Amino acid sequence: MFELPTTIPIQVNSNLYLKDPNSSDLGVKIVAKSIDMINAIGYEEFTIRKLAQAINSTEASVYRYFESKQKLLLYLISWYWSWMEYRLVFATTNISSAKVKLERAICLITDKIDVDEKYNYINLKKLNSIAFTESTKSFLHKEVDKENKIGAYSEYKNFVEKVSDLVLEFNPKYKYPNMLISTVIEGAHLQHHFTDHLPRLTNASSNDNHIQQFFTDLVFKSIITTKK
Amino acid sequence: MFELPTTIPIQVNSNLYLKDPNSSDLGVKIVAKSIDMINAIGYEEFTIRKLAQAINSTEASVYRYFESKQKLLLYLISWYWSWMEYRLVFATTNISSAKVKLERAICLITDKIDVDEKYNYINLKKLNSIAFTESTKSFLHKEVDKENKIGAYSEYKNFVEKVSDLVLEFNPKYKYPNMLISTVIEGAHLQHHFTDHLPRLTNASSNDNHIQQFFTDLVFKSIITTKK
DNA sequence: GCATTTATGATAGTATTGCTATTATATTTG
DNA sequence: CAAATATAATAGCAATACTATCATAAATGC
Repeated sequence: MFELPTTIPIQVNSNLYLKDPNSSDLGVKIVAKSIDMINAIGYEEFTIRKLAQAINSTEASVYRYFESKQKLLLYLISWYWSWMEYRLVFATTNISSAKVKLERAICLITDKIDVDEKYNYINLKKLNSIAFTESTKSFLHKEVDKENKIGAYSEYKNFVEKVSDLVLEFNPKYKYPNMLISTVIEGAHLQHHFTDHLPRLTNASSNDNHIQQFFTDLVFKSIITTKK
Repeated sequence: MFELPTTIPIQVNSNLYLKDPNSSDLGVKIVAKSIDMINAIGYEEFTIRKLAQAINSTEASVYRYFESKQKLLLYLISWYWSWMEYRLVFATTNISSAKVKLERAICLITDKIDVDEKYNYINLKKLNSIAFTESTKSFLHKEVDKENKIGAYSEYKNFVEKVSDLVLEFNPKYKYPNMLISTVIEGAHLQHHFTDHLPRLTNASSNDNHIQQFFTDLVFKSIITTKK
């Protein structure tokens, strides 16, 4: 894969934290360990108390960085999309073909990370896994409008917008670029989950790359210009 | 829409309840009121205590019907898919064209119910709304395998299978019918949510039927046989 | 019509959760 | 070396999911 220069920081909307976790050891531990734990036990079972114990700190200290468990999740997901946007730029610069750029974007979206790489202290494989299974929980609830107002989903929306632009570059007349890309993103996440747990809902297995093939096929067949 | 004979019961896997809610007044009240409440305040804010108070009963009594809040949700979602399968049969019987059958199935999947109709005591509009926003919560957690074992998702899988069969009837060589249909189902749910709350992720608005059009277009372009 | 089963209500309780408040103690900074 | 800041320690609160116990009402069988 790509070697990202780890000096360039991934930006996350500052409304999602009370105190920047990058600014201290404790902040770093909170983020790193929460990724470990959410990945291991899932968002529902994950608690701030368990997190605090795991890093030899206290609940009160964690709450000085993140005002709620939900905000911590939003922070992680936002970080993920910010990083994905970064990867997208790397995967598409200096490439002229709109088709190739879009193909690469779809791979980025649909492939699970299977190497245990890190970006600074962030375990990317685990964060990727969290994004796949927990990200819908960041917007499928009654607080979505309130959180949207403070910009909690901007990184996600920016990413969708950028890939949608690639769709329009390929076919400027296609009517539903954003729907298509958000469908591919959320669909790919779910298909991975189904492959692991509800295989009757898929036609993929964990040792092929049918999910990537399916969505690539889906996108290009949808946006290709056909003469009538 | 169709007039369904309300005498034919919708079957739900009996592992999802301790005591059949159809067998008593209290059971009926539990199910009817939980649909009202989950629709109104969302699954997270919904509690068994609030439900019990709303129907002038007690928590302990509710727990005699459903062993957990999660099982109650699974019951509602299963009921929904059982009902959807029923609607699918009605929408496709006596129709010979595979294309028309599939078109009708996609409408069934992608359209939100906007008439306040009931099936016995079940408010279908509200249940439909719950299925759209809460159903991923029934399988996106660490207990999914355990619940799958007791058949919690059979109605969902059966429905997907039936629509996938229509895909294969249209094009027997298409490789990913189940992935396509589960993607359309979950994708349509999300697109409706995005339309209402995160419109930058869509190209639809609440007063058009772009979601239906988008997914119909997506499906047929994906499965159409083209000569090379 | 009476005994017995069954369904519900009333009440209480447990462990855990998300989150807050207060105070003490380190550590950094000026 | 004083003052500001960050963290830990401890306690607590209201709410949650869920359980246990017992009393009472209603339905059922004979």
